[in-house]
Amino acid sequence: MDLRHLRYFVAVAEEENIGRAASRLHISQPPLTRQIQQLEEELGVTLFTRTPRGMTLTQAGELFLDEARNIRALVEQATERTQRAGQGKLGRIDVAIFGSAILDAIPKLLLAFRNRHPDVKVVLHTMTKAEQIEALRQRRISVGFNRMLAPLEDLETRQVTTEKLLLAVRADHPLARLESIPFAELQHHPLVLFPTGARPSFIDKVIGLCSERGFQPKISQEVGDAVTGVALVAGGFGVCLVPESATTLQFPGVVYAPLSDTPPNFHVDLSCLYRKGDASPILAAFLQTVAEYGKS
Amino acid sequence: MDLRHLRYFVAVAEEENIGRAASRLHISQPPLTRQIQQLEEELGVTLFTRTPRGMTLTQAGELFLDEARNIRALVEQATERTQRAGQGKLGRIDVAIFGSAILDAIPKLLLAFRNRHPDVKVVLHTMTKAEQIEALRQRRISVGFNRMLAPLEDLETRQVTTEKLLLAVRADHPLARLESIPFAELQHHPLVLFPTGARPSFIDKVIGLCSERGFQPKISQEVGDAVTGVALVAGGFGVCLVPESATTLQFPGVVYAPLSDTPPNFHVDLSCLYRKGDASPILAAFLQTVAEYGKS
DNA sequence: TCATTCAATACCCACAGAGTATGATAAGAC
DNA sequence: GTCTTATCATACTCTGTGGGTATTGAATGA
Repeated sequence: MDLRHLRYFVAVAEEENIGRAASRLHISQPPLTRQIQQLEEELGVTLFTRTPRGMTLTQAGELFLDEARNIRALVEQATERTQRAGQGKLGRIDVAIFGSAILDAIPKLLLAFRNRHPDVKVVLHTMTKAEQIEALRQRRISVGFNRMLAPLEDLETRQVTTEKLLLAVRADHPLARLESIPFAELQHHPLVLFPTGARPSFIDKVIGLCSERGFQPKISQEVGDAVTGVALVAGGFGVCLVPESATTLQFPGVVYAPLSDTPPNFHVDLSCLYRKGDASPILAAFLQTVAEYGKS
Repeated sequence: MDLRHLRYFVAVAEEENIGRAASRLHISQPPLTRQIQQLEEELGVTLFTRTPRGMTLTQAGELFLDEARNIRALVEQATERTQRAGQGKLGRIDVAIFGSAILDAIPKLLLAFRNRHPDVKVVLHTMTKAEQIEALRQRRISVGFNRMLAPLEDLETRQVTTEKLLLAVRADHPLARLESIPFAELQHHPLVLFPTGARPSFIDKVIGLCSERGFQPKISQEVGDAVTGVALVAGGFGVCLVPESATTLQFPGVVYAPLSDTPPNFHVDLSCLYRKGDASPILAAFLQTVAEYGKS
C-alpha cells in the first residue's frame, strides 16, 4: 500500500465516480480502477459497491476513508513541521552563558531570537569557559558565550559586541570626585579582579593593560564574577575594572567612572563559540540573529 | 513521498548505517542511498549528517522520525481495523423488530451475536412489517424480523424459528379446566386477535386455520400486539391464540393451554428479511448467527 | 602507508503505473 | 421495445522508476 493508493481512494470516495475522480487526479480512468482494485485486494476488503451509477462506499470503506484522511493529514503535518525544523524555525537550541554575560547583550539577543523564531526553545546553561568548550565538544550545547576566547582547533568564534571598560569605585573614595580617572591612577589603588578560573580571562586583560603602561597592579582580591567584584568594591576592597554592561548592576555606594589617558585596545569583547562545521539550521538562524545584533 | 520512503527512513534512522539498514530491508545499499536522498530533496531538509562512521539524525530528522513512526503505526491500525470491518467484526448493523418478537428468539439471538462480534454495534428499531420493508429499501436498516412474510421481488427471507400455538384463557374460564383444548372449541368462544395493520399477518393465519376446519371464528377484538391481547384475555374479552414464546409473558389470572386435534401446520414462523444482493459482511455474519441459532 | 569501512555514483534491467482503445452492463429516453 | 448514454472493467502497450551490480571517494585507524 502506498500514499498514492490513499490519495486515489479518497478521491474516488468523495466523487463516488471513478471517471470524475480520475480527471480530478489528472490521470485516466483505467489506471484508477486498477489502483482501487489493488487496494481492495491488498486489504482483502471490498471498499466500494459498484453500481451502474457509480461507486458507493461500503461500511468498511467508510471507516477506511476516515483513516485515510487522518493519515494524509498526518503526512502533510509531518512534512510541514519537518520543513520548519529544517529551516531552523522549530526545535531547540542549548546555549551556554557565563555569570555576568546575562547583564546586557545576551537578554536582548535572546529576545530578538525568540521574536523571530517563537517555536524554537532556547535552553540556557550557565557554564564557565572550560565547561562550555567541553559541552560543545560533547554536543550538549550548540553555542556558548564568553570573553577572551583563544582560537581553537575544532571550534569557531564570532564576536558579538565590544565594550569599553569603566572603573567601579566607592562613592566616598577620593577617585570618585574626579570627572574622569587617569589610567595611571590604577597603580596606586588595590584592584579587585574577576573571574577566577579558566585562563585566559578578563583578569589577564586587565593585567595586560597595566603592563602596557609599565606597572603591575596591586591585586586586592580575585572573585568569581562581576557581581561579587562590585560588592567587594562597596565593601572597601579597592577598585574594579568592569565592562560597561556591568553598570546595569546598580549597587548602593558604588559609582562607575570613565577613565582617561587609557592604553590602546581599552575594551573587551563578547564572543560566541560553536562547533566548526555544525550544519544545524537552528544554529545558523541563531548566528544570523547574533550577526544582525552585532551590527546594530 | 511514499510509505516506502518512511519505511526506509525509519530503518536507516534506527540502524544509523545505510548498509545495515539495506540488508534489514532486504535490498542493496545504493537504492537505499538514493531513496533517502530523494526524501531529503523532496522535503528540502537534511535529515542525516553523514559521517565516515554512518548516518546520524539531524534535529529535523529526529522530529521526522517521530512523525514517520506515527504515520506507519496509523497505517497499520487503519488496515487492521478496515480488515476487521470487512470481516463483519467491526461496525454497526441496524435491525428492525416488531412488538412481541422481543419475547423469546430475538434477545437470545442478539446475545449470541454480541458475544461473537463484540465490536459490532447492533441498533434496534421497532417497526411494523410495512415499515420494515420500506426501511430496508431505503437502506435505513439491514435486516428485519417478522412473521408471515410473503415473497418479495427485492427482499430475501430466511426462517429463524417455528413455534406451535397455545391458547391464552382466563384461569376461571371453563376451558381452563381441560387438560388440552380441542381445536374445534374455538368456534364457540370469542377470539382476541393481533396484530392490526399490514396483511398478511398472524390474524390471517388464525382465520386460515379455522376455515380449514370449516368454521369462522367469532372475532371479539383486534389489538396491536400479543401483550395487549393477553391483557384483554385477562379482562374477559375471550381467548387468544399466541405463539409459544409469548408464554414468557406471565399475566395474573391468565393461563396458556395446549390444544389437541389441531389442523395441519399448526405453528407460526419467525423469519428475517434482508435485501437481495446485500454484500455487507456484517449482515453475512449476522445471518450466520441466525442460521446457527435456528439449528439449535 | 595501507587496509578497512563507510556513503555516493554510474550504469543496467525489469516491473509497475499510466495511457489508448474497447468491452460489458444497466439505466433512461423516445 | 429499442437505442443511447452513462458507468466500471479489461486488454494491450509504453515509459519511468525502483532495484541490482560494480565501482569510486573519503575518512579512520592499525
